[in-house]
Amino acid sequence: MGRAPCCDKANVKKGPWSPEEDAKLKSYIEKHGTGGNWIALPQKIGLKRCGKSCRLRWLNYLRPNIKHGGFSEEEDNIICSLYISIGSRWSVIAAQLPGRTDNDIKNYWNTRLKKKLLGKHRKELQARNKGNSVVKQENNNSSLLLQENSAQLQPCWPVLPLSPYTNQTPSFNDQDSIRKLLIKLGGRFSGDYQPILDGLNNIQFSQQIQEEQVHVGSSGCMNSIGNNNQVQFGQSNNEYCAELVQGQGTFTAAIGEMVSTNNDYSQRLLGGLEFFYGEEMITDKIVSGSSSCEQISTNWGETSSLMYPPLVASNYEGVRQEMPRDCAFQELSYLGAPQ
DNA sequence: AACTACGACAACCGCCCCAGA
DNA sequence: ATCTGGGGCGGTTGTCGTAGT
Repeated sequence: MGRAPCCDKANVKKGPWSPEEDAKLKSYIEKHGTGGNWIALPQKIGLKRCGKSCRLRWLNYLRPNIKHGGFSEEEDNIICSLYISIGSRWSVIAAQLPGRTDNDIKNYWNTRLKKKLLGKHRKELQARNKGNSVVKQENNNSSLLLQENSAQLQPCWPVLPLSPYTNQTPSFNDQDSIRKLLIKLGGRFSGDYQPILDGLNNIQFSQQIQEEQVHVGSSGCMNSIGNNNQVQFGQSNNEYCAELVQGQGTFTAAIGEMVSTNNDYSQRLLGGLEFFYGEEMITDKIVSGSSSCEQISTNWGETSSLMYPPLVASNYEGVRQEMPRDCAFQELSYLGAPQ
């Protein structure tokens, strides 16, 4: 039994808003506010619209001080670094960019930024492919070899383009918004969020900025996902998956279960990776029913000499949404909070 | 000129969270 | 403690304009 719809779908207008509707909504809200009830609002104004639709229209289009289009290079960088850090939490990202809406940023990412970075990343991937062919061969031959080699392998993160003209740190300086951000991300922590804040800033704005590129995650603030179940990103994927299968600890066990038993979870864990790995590869894995960790590991292994699975961004998001709240502290450790 | 493909953006859908009853 | 319903969010779809053939 599903829940009752928020409005009478049959008597509600859909599709693009007319200028008249915009004017009605705008003038009413400017005079009276929303009244704290979006559902009742359209009836008051005499609009045949769903309350949620009114809310969306107001927030994304009619609200004052909304900027549309014309994203700057700096905004690009902020969006990219936050996406890598926290995944597709558009509202959180939007909160860091005054005048931008989550919908706007989401569209911008999906239509432009993703492709822009993908193109850049693929070029670099090809370049690395040549340089790492020897190691790759070893990985294919033996998982043992892979484990031995993995200690020497440096994790290779997607290289984000950084604006060469600026050394300016993006605005993680608003203490209140940071606090809110962190509460949203993890829930449980005291006022001592400075280490996390440092971690967030360090993700991108380490000394590597001088090199005009950043290997996100290599700053060390996100190199673990659990207390005694640390998974260093320097580990090989086989090690990583082996640990998941062993399930030593609730957090890794939960992830292991997600990966090994549920295609939907697998999909979410892998979701977003197509951006880094190439859509074909990810799609193949999922469609071919390779729900076992082992098989995913094998496929990852094919590229593991080039990249380790970035268990950040959308991966993290997928896990976060499914794990119990008791794991919140582990989330924070994931973000670099003190153990 | 007509058609197609693609990109950009607006809007919808469905789920989850959470405050209040 | 449980239920209900509104708000918020992210993913997806729809629509329109434009470039290419």
